[in-house]
Amino acid sequence: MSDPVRARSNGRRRKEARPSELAEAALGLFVEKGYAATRLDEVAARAGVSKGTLYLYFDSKESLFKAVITMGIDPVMARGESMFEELRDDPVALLRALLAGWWELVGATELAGIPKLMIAEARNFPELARFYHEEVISRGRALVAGALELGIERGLIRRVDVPSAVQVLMAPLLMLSVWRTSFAVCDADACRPEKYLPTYFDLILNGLLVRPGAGELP
Amino acid sequence: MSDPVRARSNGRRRKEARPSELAEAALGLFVEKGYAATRLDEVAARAGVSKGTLYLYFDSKESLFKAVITMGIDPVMARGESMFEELRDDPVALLRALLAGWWELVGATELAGIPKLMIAEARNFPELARFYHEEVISRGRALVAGALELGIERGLIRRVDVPSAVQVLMAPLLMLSVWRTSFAVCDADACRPEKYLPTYFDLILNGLLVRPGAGELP
DNA sequence: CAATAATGACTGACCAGTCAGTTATTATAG
DNA sequence: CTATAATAACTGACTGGTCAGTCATTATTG
Repeated sequence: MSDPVRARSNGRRRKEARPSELAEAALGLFVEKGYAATRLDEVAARAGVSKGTLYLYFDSKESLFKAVITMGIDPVMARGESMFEELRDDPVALLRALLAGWWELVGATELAGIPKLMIAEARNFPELARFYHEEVISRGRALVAGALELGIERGLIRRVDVPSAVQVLMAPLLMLSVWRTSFAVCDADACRPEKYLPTYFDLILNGLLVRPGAGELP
Repeated sequence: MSDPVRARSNGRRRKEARPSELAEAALGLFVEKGYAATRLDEVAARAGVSKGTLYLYFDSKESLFKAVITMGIDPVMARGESMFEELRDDPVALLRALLAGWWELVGATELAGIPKLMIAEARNFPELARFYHEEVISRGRALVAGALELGIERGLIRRVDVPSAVQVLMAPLLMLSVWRTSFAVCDADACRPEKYLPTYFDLILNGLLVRPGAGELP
């Protein structure tokens, strides 16, 4: 086949670009309206093609959905894993970098809709949920857990229960990205990361960092 | 009319009980499959009646949805507001009581599905989202914010940005209840409140309680 | 003029909402 | 205490619209 990587950007034939254009359009609509309520005609229209074209690149609505979820996972994971190696001698900075990096690479991008979408549809697509759990959630948690464990080893972080602490730590970030894709319209104030993130890091770190007179509950 | 409040419990005619039975069945299915993917035939079947009966009590699928969301709000709010009055002289205990109370009254009950449902459908039902935001979210936040402010006034809680701290504090609880209604099957470990909640309170409080040598980030 | 890309009218299944009819309960009459 | 009428609760077959998925046709390109 003659050079398939040409992608003339303004010509009509854009075989190479179509799948990701369609997946991006689908992500937006799935996040906005939900999987079941999204019309494939609308997805195609948003991507500037007809429904027939969509079926040239995806077998079914379900396979489009799977592509939407799968897309963009690898670069994020790779970035996290490289951070881990770079910062393993400063576990607290590593932890901050992982959480802030998640926000930059996911929370602040188009990908932020994926958590909401996956949460909404996990029970309708159990196999996909299992895939996502193994390839994204578990791997992400392992990174944060690793940072906590390094910090605990070196006496920088208090001896917390690591698995549940990881969840507690991720929850505010996930929730913020979920919120921005749902209640943003009637609750714009709640969706200001520049206000939320510093408070988040402050609360989280001052609970995690080992300090002399850490008190118990009254 | 002769006594309409009789409600023979096992006879076939149960006019009084039907709406809540239907709403409960609908909540379960909406949370499980999503609003759009839920069939009214299925809701009716789960409530042990036919679809025709459902339409005796609700005008439309949408009004059923609204009833599902509205149901059970008032008792929860009332409980929160009474807690506030009872415990206003011990703000830290008040904060714990509000958060733990939310878990007991919402997180650990059928109502736990409502956050997920509202998040998934907020953009499809903007008026309902606004209602929910005003009547539930804002009022709930006001309670937690009040507890924080009392604690700050009395020097028991650090001077954090209250609005964003409230969100950060609620996020792990909301996330846990959302998780239990979505990824529970493939991630049962993550859904153990007996493990998660103590870690949550530990992390949260040790970040909030004023302590002598509270350090800044490195 | 191939070969490949794209189209949009079409179809068959599905489902929200309706309504004429059925069954149970209560009231009234004989 | 039947028999009959009146009412209230409920049913499920039906309809009209919607939408995922198909395919014969048209457009574009080399």
